[in-house]
Amino acid sequence: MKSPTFHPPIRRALATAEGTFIAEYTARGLACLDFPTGTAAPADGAADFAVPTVHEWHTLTTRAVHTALAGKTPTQLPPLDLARGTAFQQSVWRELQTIAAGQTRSYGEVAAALGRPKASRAVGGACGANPLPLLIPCHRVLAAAGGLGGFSGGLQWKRRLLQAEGTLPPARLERRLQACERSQRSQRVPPVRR
DNA sequence: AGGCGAGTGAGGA
DNA sequence: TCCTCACTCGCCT
Repeated sequence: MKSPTFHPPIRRALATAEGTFIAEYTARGLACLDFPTGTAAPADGAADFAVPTVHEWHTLTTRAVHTALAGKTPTQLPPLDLARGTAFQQSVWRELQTIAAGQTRSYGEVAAALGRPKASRAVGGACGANPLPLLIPCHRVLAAAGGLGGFSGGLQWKRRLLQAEGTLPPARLERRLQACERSQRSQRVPPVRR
């Protein structure tokens, strides 16, 4: 079902204290939410006003993002366009939305909840494909071994979001994360492993 | 206790 | 069909 046959997605900037997010809307609803990148945000701002619905959706999205950044669960969301995901990914994303703020689960637990106890890695893949971080709380999924796992928007975002929710990142996790970040930084060019 | 490797499920080229 | 991946678990050192 990849035949939009509609206008190209409408991109709009979403300013927060943490930076400017980019929200992308299709005829179905909010389809994508990008973290602030630091680089110039290529959001178009004028043409979209031709679609009043998008304006309403964007208002809801803006409110939801601010709520999420404050560590709370948004009470109201715009319609979400997740049609671009596969069936498995969508089931993962739906499962993620059931995780309350302040709670965390492991990739394995999410996989088990879907009836695929061994699909933890696949869950990670689905999280990585999550087009709506923050609203679909993939940051609440941690590795079972006591790690943070990964985060498409950058691990610093994952940590920040978890802290905002009061989800204690145990000292051990914190140390692990820092070591991880350090090694990632020093290993710009990863050696041939495996 | 920590490191390493194999197994595993799904998506993309 | 093969390769990659935001994982896990168990064995080895």
